[in-house]
This record gives sequence, C-alpha cells and structure tokens, in this order.
Amino acid sequence: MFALVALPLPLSEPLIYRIPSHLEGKLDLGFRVLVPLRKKIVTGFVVGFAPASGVVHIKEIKDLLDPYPLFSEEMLKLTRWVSEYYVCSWGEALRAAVPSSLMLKSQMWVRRVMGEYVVPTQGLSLRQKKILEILADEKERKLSSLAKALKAKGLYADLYELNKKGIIEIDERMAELGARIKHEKKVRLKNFDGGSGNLELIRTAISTLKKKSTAQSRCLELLLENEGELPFKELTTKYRICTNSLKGLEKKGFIEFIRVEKIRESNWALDLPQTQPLSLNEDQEDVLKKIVEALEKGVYSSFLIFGVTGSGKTQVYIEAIRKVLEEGKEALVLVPEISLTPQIISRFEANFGEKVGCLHSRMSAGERFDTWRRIRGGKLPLVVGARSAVFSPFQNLGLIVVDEEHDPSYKQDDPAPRYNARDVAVMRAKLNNAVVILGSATPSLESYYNARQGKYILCQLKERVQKQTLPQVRIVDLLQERKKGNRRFLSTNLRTLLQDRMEKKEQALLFLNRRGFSTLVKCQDCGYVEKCPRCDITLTFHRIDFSLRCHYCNYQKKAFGLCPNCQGYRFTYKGVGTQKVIQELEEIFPQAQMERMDLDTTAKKGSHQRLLSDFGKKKFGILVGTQMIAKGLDFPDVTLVGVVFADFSLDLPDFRSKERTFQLLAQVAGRAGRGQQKGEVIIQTYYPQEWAIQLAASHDFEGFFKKELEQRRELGYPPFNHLILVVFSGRSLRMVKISARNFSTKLRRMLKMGKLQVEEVLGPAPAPLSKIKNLYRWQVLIKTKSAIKTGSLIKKILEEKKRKKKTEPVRITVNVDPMDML
DNA sequence: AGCACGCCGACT
DNA sequence: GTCGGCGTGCTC
Repeated sequence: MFALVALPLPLSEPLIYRIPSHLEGKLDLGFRVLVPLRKKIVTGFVVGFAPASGVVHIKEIKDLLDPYPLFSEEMLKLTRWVSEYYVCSWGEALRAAVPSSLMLKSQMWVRRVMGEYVVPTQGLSLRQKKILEILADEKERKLSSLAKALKAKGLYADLYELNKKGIIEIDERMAELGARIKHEKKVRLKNFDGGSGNLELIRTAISTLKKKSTAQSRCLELLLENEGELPFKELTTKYRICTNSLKGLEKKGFIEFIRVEKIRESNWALDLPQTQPLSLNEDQEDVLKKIVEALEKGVYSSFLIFGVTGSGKTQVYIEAIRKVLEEGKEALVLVPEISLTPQIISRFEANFGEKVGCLHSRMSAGERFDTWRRIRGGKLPLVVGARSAVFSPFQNLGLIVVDEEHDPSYKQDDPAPRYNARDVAVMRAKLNNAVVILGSATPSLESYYNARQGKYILCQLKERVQKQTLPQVRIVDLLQERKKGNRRFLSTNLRTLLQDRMEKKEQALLFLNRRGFSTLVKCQDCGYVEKCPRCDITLTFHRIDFSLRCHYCNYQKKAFGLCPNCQGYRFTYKGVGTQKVIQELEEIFPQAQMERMDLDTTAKKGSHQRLLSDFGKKKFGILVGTQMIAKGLDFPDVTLVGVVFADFSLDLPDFRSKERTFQLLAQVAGRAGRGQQKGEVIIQTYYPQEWAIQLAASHDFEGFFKKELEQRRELGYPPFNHLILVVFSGRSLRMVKISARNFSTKLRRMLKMGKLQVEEVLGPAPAPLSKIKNLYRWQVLIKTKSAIKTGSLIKKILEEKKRKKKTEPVRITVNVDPMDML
C-alpha cells in the first residue's frame, strides 16, 4: 500500500510514498507526515492511498507527526477547493491552513572535527578553506547560515569532500520551529473540589500546621485563594515558599505536583472599562432576527450587512455569536489585519471573556501554535483573526463573520495560495452548513451585486446608532486653487477650517492616500491623466521607449505630446508624501500640535497604540496619516477630516480605482463627527466632477453602485466576469515576451476548441511595474465566467510547458480574482 | 520553492 | 587549466 502525500511545493500532483510496516493501519487521510525529498526531510500531508504505482524508486514515509489527523475531511475538501480555484498545489493550500511552526524541515548541521592546526590545508579549494575559517570560531553551524556567510549556494560538493577527508562532520536534524508544547509545573490541592466539607478539612489542616510551619500553612491558604492551583514557580519566587516546604506538603498528602500544558499568549486587549452591552435598536433587531432564524435552521445561508459607518454592525455580530455559542457551536470573526486592534479584541473579550482567541500577524510562532491547538481541542469557541484565521481548525463551526468584507487585505498575493479569505469563508460556510455574514459600510461591487442577485440576503442598517448625522462634505477644486495662485497642498478652505478647529480645541484628521508609486504622467496645469480608450485604465509611462501604455490590453501611444485636455506641456511624475504635508502645516501653523502616522512612524511595536491613545487624550490636535487612519478610529472630538489629495487612488491603473476611491472617501469621512459636534469633511481633488468623488461626498452608495456597475458591465469587469492575471517575469525581456505570447496563443487556441465561457484574453502587455529588481514583467489578463474551469485549463497549459525540454527562464504566477494589478 | 548538476567565461 | 557564476531540470 502506498500513500499520496501533498507537499508544500508547486508540484502538479501529490508524490507517492511507501507506507512502512510499523505505520500500517495507523495512517489515515489528513495525517501530517515526514517524508524524504531529495536530500532533505520535509513535512507533507496524506491526501490519498494507492494500491500500486508506476514510479520506480519509491521512498518510504519517515514518520508520523501527530497521534490524530491534522485535517478533518471538511478541511481537506476546503483546501482542495482552494488549490483548484486559485491554481496552486494542494500542498500549498494545506500549508496555509496550519501554523508555519508545524511545517517541520530537516536542517543540515556542520561541525569541525579536526583542530585548527591539524588540518592540512594543501589541496583544499579556496572555498573549502573559507568554510573551515568560519567553522574555526564555533563548534557547529547550520548549513543555511554557513551558505549565507559565504554568500554562496551549492556548497554540497565542497562539504562532502571535507567530510570524506574527515575534517568536518555533517548531520541532519529537524529544525526547531517553536512548535513544541510548553509545559509548566503546577501545585494543586489534593482532592480539592471546592465543596464545603472539603474546605473544612483543609482549614483544619492549616490551623494545625500554623503552629509548626507557617510557610506550609500559608501555601495552603494561597492555594485556597486561587481555586486550588498555582504554578510551582510562582509559589517559590513570588511567595518565597521554599521547595522543601512544598515537598513536605506533598509527603503529607495535602498537595500534588502536576505538569500542565502552558499556553503562550501575549495580552493584546486593553483594560478598557467594560462597556454595557448596548441594547439593539429596531434596525439591528430586525437584522439579528433574520440571522437567528437562519442559525436555527442549521443550513448554509449568507448575509450581507450593509450598514453606514457607526450603525452598530459589531453589536449585531456579537448577538449572533452569543446565539451560536449558546447552541454549543463555534464562531469565527475575520477582520482586516489593520483593524485587528486592541480595541476590537477588548470588545469581544468584554462580551465573551475566556472564550475568545485571536490570531494575527504579529504573534510569535509559539503563540500561534498554542492558539491553534486550543481551537483544535475545542477550547476556544470564538476566534477573531485576520486573513489566515479562515483556516482555523474548528470542528463544529456555526457562524463566520467577515467584517469590512470589501477590504483588499483579505486577498493574499504572495506566496501561493493567492486566496481571498472572504470567498474562502463563504465556501467554508457552505461545507459546514453554517451561516456567513459579510459586513461593510461600503460593500464591494461583487458582494452587493451578489446580494442583489439573491445569492446573499441583504440587510441594511441605515442609521447611526446615536442618530448622529453624517458629516457634511465639501469638494475643493485644486485646479481653481492653482489658478488663484495657491501652490500649497492645503487649500485656503482647509486652512481656514483647521484654524477654526485649533481655536475651538477640536481635533482634525488629515488623510493622504499615498500609493501612487506607479509611473503615471499628470498634466501640471490641469491635473489630467490619460486613460486607455478601450479599458478606461490610466496609462502608465514606460521609460524604455517613452511610451504611454495600457497594461491591460497593451494599447500604446507616444508620451510627451501636449495635454489633450488643456494643451499644456508640463507633466509631473511624483506626488505628495506625509512628510511634505507636515512640513507645510508647520510652516503655516507654527504653534499647532500635530503627529504623523504612517508605516515609518509606526514601525516600532506599540507606537501605533501610543499615537492613537495620545490623540484620544487630546495631546495633539492634528493627526496626519495614510490608510492607517482611515479605518475604525472613533474619536468624538474629531470634527474635521481633510483629504489632502483624493486623486492618488483614482489615478491608479486599475479598474477598481473608482471603487477604491469611493470606499476610502466614505470611510475617512466616517471618522468625522462621531460625537456630539457635527463633523465636516474637505476633499481636495483635481477632478471635482468625478462621480466617484461626488457620490462619496453625498454619501450615496446606491448611486455609486448603479453607475459603476453599468461601466463594469460594459467592459466585462467583475462582478460580470472573474479576472485571472498571469504574470511572466524574468531577466530576459525577450524570453518573457515570448513566454507570455506562447501562453496567450495557446490559451486562445484551446478556448476556441472548448466551450468555455471566456469573455476575453487581454495582452500580453507590460505589467504596470514593468521591471522590478531587474526582472521584466509582462502579463496576460483573462476575463471569464468560470474561474475554476479556466483555472484548470491554465494549469494544463503550464504543465505542458514544463514537460517541454526547453523551458524559458521565466517565472509564471497565476492570480485569480486579483484585487489590484500592481 | 529550492537545490544539485552542468556549462561557460575570467582568472591564478 | 581551475574557480565560481548562472541557467536547467527534478522532486515519489
């Protein structure tokens, strides 16, 4: 009997291994195993069995890593689907579903045997001498670190030679990845059950002991105060009870020593005053009622909660979760990484206490592993986590919530699997007959469209909880500002309002969306950026041949003509940064208190929190920041929000740029006027007529949705088609182009033969970032009705290419449902 | 992916 | 003639 083992590599199929006799009968689907691969040992997962195989040299499974399968049938199905939908190997999908610390790998260690002066250096190569030099300082070293020190790969030949000569020894050990279960010695009162008779007995013991040993009686008292159990270490260090006293108590039979698993967990929640569970308003009650009905039926159903900022979506989630937990089922809450803040976690902890676990990117390997194990063991019925938490090992999942459903951070771009956690969540709910709730103040077009089509049940929360009105939004035309002679970033309008807020001691947020790093050309006089006539996509500038190109369809024209809008001839390539804005603010308002918040200033651990808490305490009045300040902040004294430059996201060469802009503006605007005072928002732009901006200013999602949908339909973009982006990258531009062209020709030919509903194959065209780290990048974009069918076709084509003898030195990545094309 | 093997130009 | 850089092919 043979086992099919999926490995975390981009292999088209699982590899086949012999099952050693001592593991026969013990193995089942979903088990984690160690298998030899080339000269290494790697972790894989058993995904199937075969009675025979055509492979000549079959290796044997080395070992079994767990007493039970790591993956349930459901998780195998889910990861299988992920691998098919997102065009990656099953093993890669499975890897994404376990903490990385479980993916053990062997590591080679190199040790010097002969002393420094004994080694005959003649006859050794330069590199071999270098190796010995490095090994002279230390007893032993990991092979990987040795390779790094030598800035060289492929040391094996030299190492084996040195090994043969008996100068060094090489051995293979499993790498330590922090996945060990940590234990802790604890002291427990013997036969303690908290009952009254039991208590009496111990009290008597304490009083008799008091005469002889105060330490021992004190120890028993301490244990009584702590539910009969305390860590050994705490007793000896914190309470200064010596080991002998404890041993004495053990001998007398009062206490026993136990070893328990220790859970690593940093405390993320804030010690906030426990907010009273707010009672739900009528709208919220309606929504909750529908969800509870669905939960009671116990079949798959999906909801889209569309609620304006501040309408109390979270409270609805909380009540739904309460219901699920009461039924003994489990719940999962996904939030974007950036909003997985202590505030959010505290909110859930206030409601569910010990039942909540969280999973986020800043956790250590050990913490992740422990949390994962507790979920698997059924000890954490509620998990709040970022993207990868969608694979949490629940056994009895009843509800999944995806908050801020539209957020692009749910999509993983690198490495494979390039999945969208929101869509995986919907699939997982289906497989579990569970309920899934997607929530957003600005739903993605896909989800809102799905809801309109009846795929999701649409629930609306139209009012803010405390009935605050939405802020008034004004659009400032930067072109007019320029004509008035104002060359600064801040318009006179915004300056006046900032001045006013400083006088009134209210606070302001200045938001700058700085993602415009693709090279686009903007007219200095009118702000015009040229677009592709076919794709409505911003054209990008290519230095190589001074052209403007569309990276969807490869339309191109010469750069440096006159501006088609105003006949201007001066163009800019770069934009404003947060530092520049701060600099200008300091010039204009020398006394103002302000802080900057972006990736640079929040790199240090905790600085993010400190900045926000200082702002909350009104230590400064103006907060200037990027995306980071767009979401979730709730400061009642912020009455002014300024969007310094709304066009960055609009100018991106991406079909979603309008949607992004709308969502961002709506979110940022939602930060203003959350308290008693009414809020005001200023949006500065070169496109005052742009409807994405105008509709955001009037808080008109419906209007935006209608208009954008029309355009998407016309051009065949999502939600009407799925997009699949295939990127070719390599050192040789020629090879990259050839490879991309071969692929697209083959794909087009195969599509003609088949009956697939593929709308269009666009390109090949240069990627918007057409050269990264000396690698040229070209891409092919596919619009299709069925991502899974087209995906499997792509897989076939790529495998055929591999089988051909001459493969081009070109890396190919497939991105299904990409969030952006950069 | 990541690593071993093979081919080729730049030097002791 | 050797060293080491980089392209090529394969993993049961």
